[in-house]
Amino acid sequence: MSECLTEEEFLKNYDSSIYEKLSMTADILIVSVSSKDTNNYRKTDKKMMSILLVKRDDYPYKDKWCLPGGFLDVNKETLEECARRVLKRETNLSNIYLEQLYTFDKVDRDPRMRVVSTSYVALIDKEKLNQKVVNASWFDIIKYEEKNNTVSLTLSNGEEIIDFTITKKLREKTTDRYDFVTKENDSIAFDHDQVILAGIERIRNKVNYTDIVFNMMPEYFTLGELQQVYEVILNKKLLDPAFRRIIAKKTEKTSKMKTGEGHRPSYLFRYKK
Amino acid sequence: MSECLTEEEFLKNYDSSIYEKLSMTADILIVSVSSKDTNNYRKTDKKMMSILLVKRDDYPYKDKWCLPGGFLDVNKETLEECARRVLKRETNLSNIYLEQLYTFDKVDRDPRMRVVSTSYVALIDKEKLNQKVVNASWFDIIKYEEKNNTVSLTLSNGEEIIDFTITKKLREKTTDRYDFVTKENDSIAFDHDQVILAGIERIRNKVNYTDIVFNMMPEYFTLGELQQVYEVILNKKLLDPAFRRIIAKKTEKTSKMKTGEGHRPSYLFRYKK
DNA sequence: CCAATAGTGTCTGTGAGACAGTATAAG
DNA sequence: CTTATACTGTCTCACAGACACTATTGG
Repeated sequence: MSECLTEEEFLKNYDSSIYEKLSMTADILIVSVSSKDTNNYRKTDKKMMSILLVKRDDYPYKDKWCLPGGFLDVNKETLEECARRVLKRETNLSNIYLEQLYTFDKVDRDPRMRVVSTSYVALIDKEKLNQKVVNASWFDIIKYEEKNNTVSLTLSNGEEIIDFTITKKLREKTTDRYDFVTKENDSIAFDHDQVILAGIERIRNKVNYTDIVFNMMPEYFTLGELQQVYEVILNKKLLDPAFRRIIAKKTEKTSKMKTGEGHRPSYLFRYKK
Repeated sequence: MSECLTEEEFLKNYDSSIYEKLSMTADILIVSVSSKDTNNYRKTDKKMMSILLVKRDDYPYKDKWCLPGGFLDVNKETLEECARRVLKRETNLSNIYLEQLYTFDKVDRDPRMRVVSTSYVALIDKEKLNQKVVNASWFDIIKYEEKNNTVSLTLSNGEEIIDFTITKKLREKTTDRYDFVTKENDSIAFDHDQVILAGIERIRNKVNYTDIVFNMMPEYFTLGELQQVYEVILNKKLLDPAFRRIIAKKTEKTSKMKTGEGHRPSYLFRYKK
């Protein structure tokens, strides 16, 4: 290219077709917390993380489940705007917590053509859903097990059960970074099983040093409920006094109470920035 | 699309041109630590973070500095492979710590056409450089100042000084996430000023709960040197006893010593996984 | 009364922050 | 002897982990 063009001339003559091109998608892991009734009037509902999956009705991966997503409109929108557009379409929600997760780009991840996908994590409070999701289904994470760097996940939407297993392969030169390698996966399309795992790990890592949980909580909640959400994200039991000490700074007690649960009522709290 | 095709037929007939396409690049923030001699035989060298920048010799952003990067070869490589190819070209190094940072995708970030860039952070030990970098220059971070969510950075390669200022705009719905907005930047091309800041923040956040520093250290080092690297990354002084307590688990003392520094010699240590 | 959760008091151990002190090389 | 860094001892304070205890509801 000539050195003596002005910038304006240069841009006018620029032929953008000299570089090979590809398509991009934004895929969203929409995460929420759901409750399952225990058949005991005294016991509180069991809480689980749940994610929204869409059933594919076309090749490739026909009839498999995948994350909601869409192709990037190259001339108009950013990937985040694309993700918000999909979020609006699937849940009719806007103004939602959304964070970029990771860009997945294996050459053959989509058999049609080269597609690079930037994934996002959205956190929502399911109670805010003002419509039934169309053509999609909420899956609860009913099992999450990790041993020897191998993670097994089991999801259920009440009718269907989905299982997959991913091995975390340690990277050279580090002691704390992994590549994901899918070991078993019959039901999830593309590499979305890996996106799901990456998203869960992201949430788990951030839950202790940020306030992201409150994006999954209603305005008023009991400390017991909040603790359950932490426990389900961290996949372990917490001790009451320790939890209350830590959370005290982030919450404020209201005068409202939650009653009728078959045991001592509890105060409702609210998020305090 | 017809429902009665087999998957094979579907893929054969698939016309990938129905989606608009774009180009992608991988840009790398190559980070290292450099030492500057103090004019005092007793005092130890001053350590600084330094990054590798390339001078653009074409439009757009002619004569401005930018991160090493390259267009993705759509048919062959992943973004990380692309990044490693660039890394090899610029530094002749392979087998380097490399981690995906963030995907930058503002619609007008490249005036030629829509280009989405996935950025990577590479950490290297400058002593391992076996060749002079071509067409590129190491810039030391000689000033890093943050107040009121505004970060000012000053870089220098010995001849040229680069300044830029970025405001971190708090996101709705969170207390801990920011969008970067460039306030002043005359010398860095594209949005690479924001990539640099995001990279530095990533390293700073990870340095306390991972072992990434050792990627920037030679095999043998004194605890004083190691502490200086932590201090320069965290941009604050650390207390000796506390630092040594924490680092003890990650290092092992060797019988070697570093002498001739005008003061008490120190043992050389080595990374212990 | 029972079962279940709500909520608090307090002991203990760990570990970071802080400061003071000793050790040892080069010039 | 001075200067600068190397390295250690120890006190304090904050805070997480652990356990025990009291409170209060619906049935």
